[in-house]
Amino acid sequence: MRRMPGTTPPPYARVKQHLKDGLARGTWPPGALMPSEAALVAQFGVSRMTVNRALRELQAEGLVLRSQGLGSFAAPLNRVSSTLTIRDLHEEIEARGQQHSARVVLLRAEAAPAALAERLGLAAGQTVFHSLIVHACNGLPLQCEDRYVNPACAPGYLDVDFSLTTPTHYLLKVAPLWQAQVSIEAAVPTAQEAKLLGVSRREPCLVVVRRTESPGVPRGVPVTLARLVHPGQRYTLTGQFKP
Amino acid sequence: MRRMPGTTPPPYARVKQHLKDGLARGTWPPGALMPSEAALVAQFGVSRMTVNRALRELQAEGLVLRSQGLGSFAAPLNRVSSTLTIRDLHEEIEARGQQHSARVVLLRAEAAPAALAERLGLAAGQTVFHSLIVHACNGLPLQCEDRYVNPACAPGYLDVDFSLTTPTHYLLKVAPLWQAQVSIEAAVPTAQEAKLLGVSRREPCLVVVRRTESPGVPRGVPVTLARLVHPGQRYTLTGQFKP
DNA sequence: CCGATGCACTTGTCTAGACAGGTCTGGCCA
DNA sequence: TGGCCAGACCTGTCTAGACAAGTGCATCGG
Repeated sequence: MRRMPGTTPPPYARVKQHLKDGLARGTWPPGALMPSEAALVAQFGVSRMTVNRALRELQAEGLVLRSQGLGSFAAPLNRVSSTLTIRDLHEEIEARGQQHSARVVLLRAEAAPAALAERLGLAAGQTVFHSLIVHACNGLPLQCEDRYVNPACAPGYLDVDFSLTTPTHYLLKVAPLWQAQVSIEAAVPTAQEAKLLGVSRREPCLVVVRRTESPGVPRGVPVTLARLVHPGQRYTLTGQFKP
Repeated sequence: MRRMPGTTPPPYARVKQHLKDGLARGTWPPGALMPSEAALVAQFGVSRMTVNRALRELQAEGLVLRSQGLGSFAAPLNRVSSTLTIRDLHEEIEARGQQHSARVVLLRAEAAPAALAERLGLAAGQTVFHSLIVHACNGLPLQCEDRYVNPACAPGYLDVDFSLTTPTHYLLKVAPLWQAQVSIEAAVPTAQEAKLLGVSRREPCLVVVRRTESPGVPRGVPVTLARLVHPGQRYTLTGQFKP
């Protein structure tokens, strides 16, 4: 098993790469039956666990479908999908070595109007925490973050200095993230948002709505509801997809 | 190893769940050292391979960082990210049991203007294939797909009936997908797009630009360049994130 | 005092064999 | 002919032990 650094990859990786290559080259078109573990064991002269690991990882990556008693199949419909990662704006800016700044426009407790209370799983009129923060990169406003927080989940929310940390970070520390839903749409900003971002009311904006649930609260009840508005001309979400 | 259906999960899954629970509960705060494989072997009375699989999968899911000689650590909370899957519109509509229809507005070979030629890795003035298709769901236009294709990669592109299949599907069959880049922004449609989609020129739209590379062409040279325009009020991208 | 060395502990990987249980096929028997 | 059953073949999972190699600490020798 001795391997010089940077020369031979470990056996399971060689098997995996061999299968990956075949899939990319069309040796096994989508839906086709691929070699069985036993066949690969014979072909590569390794043990079954090694081959199994290669196949299991390919399955986890969505390239292969396996089913007991039948065999392994090349995944059909080569996944006409891309995955896009939405990162925290603060991180994204810092990662590029730029200057992130946040202006806290509003941070207070409010009585929740009926519609909002329902979405947060509270009774109408109960208090919710509300923050409105404008994030800027090198002084240029990039995001308007309008957020409602369930006070039961983050009692100290109002005392945090959000020019130093972001609500996302704080909430993650307080309530371990369990599940989040995201939706993205294009819309025009509200009058207030337009003003805060310094754009025209007609400027198309990317609106990301994020709804986060946590194990501390009942299923389906979000910890926080955030509306992130980005000026369309200044901000673009990007993603990559590799087979 | 006998297990009644739906009762006891396999050992590796029990170990994995135990660690996952601890991470969610804060037993090992971000960055903390987690139990070693040997410790888990002793605790659960299973073999090391079993524990190793649990930890390896947690690492693949980004919940755990492992390093040889040091140990396994709870992942720092960096992952403030959601993944979003962008599916083919045709699939998405059919999956919901609705009616997909496509109108081919344009399908022809053109001489590439300099800017486009460069982005496709061709010489200025070389022919490219150009298609413009409006996709509708139950008769309502949802997407305007403006696409340029490198003719070398898909010689038969002009002969395909795109009211029956989508360019994405056809291209995937012809050239196995290797890598794709996606960007999403908000913008107003062009005059033509507005007309085709039946919306106002001021309607904010979600614009997805997808750039696909394939092994058949040199690295960095795309097979196809697509601009997908969705009316903001009618179409929303959604995604989920689970730890 | 300082550097080198060895040891303990950790993860990374592989092996050979085993049993469980799903799926399909062909042959046997009524 | 029709139904049933035994194998063949597949993946799913586990075991016990092994060697490799990275890390950090304690100890020993100069």
